[in-house]
Amino acid sequence: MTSRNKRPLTLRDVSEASGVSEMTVSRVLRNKGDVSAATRQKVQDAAKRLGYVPNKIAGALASQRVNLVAVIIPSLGNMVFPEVMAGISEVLEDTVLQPVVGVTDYLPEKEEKVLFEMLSWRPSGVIIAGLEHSEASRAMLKQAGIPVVEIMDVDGEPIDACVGISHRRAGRIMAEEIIAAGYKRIGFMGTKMPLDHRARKRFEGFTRTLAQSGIEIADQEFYSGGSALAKGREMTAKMIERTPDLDFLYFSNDMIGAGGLLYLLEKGIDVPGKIGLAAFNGVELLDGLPSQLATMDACRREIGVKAAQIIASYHSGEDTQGGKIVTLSPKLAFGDTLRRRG
Amino acid sequence: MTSRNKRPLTLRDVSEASGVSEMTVSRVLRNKGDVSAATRQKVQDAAKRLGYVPNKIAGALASQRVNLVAVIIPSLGNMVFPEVMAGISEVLEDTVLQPVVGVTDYLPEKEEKVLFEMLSWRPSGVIIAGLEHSEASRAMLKQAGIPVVEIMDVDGEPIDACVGISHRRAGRIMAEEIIAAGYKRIGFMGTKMPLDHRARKRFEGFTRTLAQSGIEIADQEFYSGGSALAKGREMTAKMIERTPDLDFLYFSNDMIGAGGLLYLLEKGIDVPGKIGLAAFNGVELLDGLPSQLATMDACRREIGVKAAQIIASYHSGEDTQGGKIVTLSPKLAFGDTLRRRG
DNA sequence: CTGAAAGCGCTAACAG
DNA sequence: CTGTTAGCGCTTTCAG
Repeated sequence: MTSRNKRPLTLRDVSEASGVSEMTVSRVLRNKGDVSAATRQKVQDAAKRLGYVPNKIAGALASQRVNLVAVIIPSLGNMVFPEVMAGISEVLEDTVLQPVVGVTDYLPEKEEKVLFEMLSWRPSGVIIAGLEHSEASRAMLKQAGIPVVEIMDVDGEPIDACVGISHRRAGRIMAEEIIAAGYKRIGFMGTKMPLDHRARKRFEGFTRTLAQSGIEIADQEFYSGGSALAKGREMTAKMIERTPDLDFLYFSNDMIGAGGLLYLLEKGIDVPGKIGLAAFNGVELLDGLPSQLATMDACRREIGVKAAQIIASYHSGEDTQGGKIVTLSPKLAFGDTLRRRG
Repeated sequence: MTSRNKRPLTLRDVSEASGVSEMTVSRVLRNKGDVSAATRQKVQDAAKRLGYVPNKIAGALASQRVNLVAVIIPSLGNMVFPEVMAGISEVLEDTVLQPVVGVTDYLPEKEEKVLFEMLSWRPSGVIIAGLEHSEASRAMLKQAGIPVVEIMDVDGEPIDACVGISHRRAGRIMAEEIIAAGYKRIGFMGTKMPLDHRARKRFEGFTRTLAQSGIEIADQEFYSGGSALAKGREMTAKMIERTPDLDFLYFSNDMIGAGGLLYLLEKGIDVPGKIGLAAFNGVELLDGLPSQLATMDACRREIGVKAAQIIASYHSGEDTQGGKIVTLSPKLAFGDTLRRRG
């Protein structure tokens, strides 16, 4: 086994091993300033031979520069945030910046704790999901003196910059299409997550728009935990038994929507003839289903890209003003489960 | 917007604001050493009022202690690593340690880079997926002087500690069951991923065992990119057309397996009568499918838990020896798609 | 219980 | 091109 408990090597060790001053060693290792090819070689050899790994802690303290970007998200479990992460990584890979992820589990207290921990490492920027944060969290973010990009949602007051979609509008658009297609008896299924503000806003936009056409949600059901696919299946079964005259089901996420779709298909129920379906998110998974679920793309990757670009451009000295708000437009995919308007 | 470009507060600011020495402020903020209730209060008030966030960089440099655990995994995209992460977080949450994730995309060069970056922050431990690493990576890990736990796999030579399952054995067990159930014409589908060593080992264990019974893979197909569910569907369609006498399909992961299952069900093909199916991983998703795919659980959460426990117990002073190897046993679930032996 | 001094390992800013 | 001198903001250690 490896011997735990060894003193890590320092610049000084490399300096002694190569017979070059610490300062010059530092220059070589950072590719900073002019160093003769000969010394450069000596230093690199020594560093490699010893297996020297620079101490970023000391470096960061001395230079007052930390090339880390804090990314704070509610969960890694549902495929939406990994896609945002992919967008972030993609753009940060071309810079010196590195993302560091913190997970909040949709808990404000945990968000506060994670944020505090991350800020105490003095990152160069923060990308954080949502616009709803505790007072303490907002205060920390304001105090931090670094660019802050709130992502996913634009319905609210950003602290600094903001990239996302309007979930209220997403809910509204979906409702409009459903109404336009002539559906009238609509059931809703979603998560039992009072703290998922984006799901809540979609629901609000949805119900409000229905109400304007005099339609009210005919039935609804909420779940928590477990396999979303299985839950979608169960909830759908329960709901169409309880309220047999439903002609449309709106799901708050694609996974439960897929479960519902599979169930209806299995029962031989005519979709979208007898009953229409729609969900939200546009997860890639859906491509493999027997029929295409209507859904709305939340622009996840793009959100990650834009957010990272804001941080990167600030870091590189451009865009010193901040406060930018980027509103993306989710795209509606009718798929096979939502009739076109008319 | 928030004013970017502010000097962050220091201990000294809190010290001045509270009229207490820096040292005592530090003691209060870390809950270390005895401080009178009165001064404690003064300090806490000042810190809160100013919105002071301690600088961990300086703290870590001074104390030579960093409560970070580097977790290095190939990808966040397939649900297996988020589950490992959940296990890790669960146990680290009861300690002062914090996980920090790095993603390698199954690329050895990227692994090397990520590892170097993370080690340069001098973490208290490393949890890294797989037993295959570049020479440079192995050297760094050995030099680091901290506990290293390689996870997921136990077929190989660990650097230090190791927690996982034997993928060769997993492949063998599956092959044995398939043979015992009387299947003879077996097709294989998997990822086109020469660098996914665990998938490769399962395949090796699988084919080797079949060979011992004089059976050879009758057809095989590999994919990369795209929606795994859709790919499973496509590959299955293609394969049963190309090799119509297949009586079993073994998929290297559950997502493509689910795609295959949905396809066969849709075509009205008798599963497992005419054709049996099995996959690998036991993702929760499968619960919602119309019929249960035979699969093998990779003990992901448990792997995360055990790995984190090893790091934590070393950090807290117990278990100073290292080199522990924990072999977990994957559980076979027959589901509805694999006949029992006999 | 509280404070003063001395670094942690590195880099900015100057000198040569 | 190379070296020297001061810290970065905190904690350790040792005195009160």
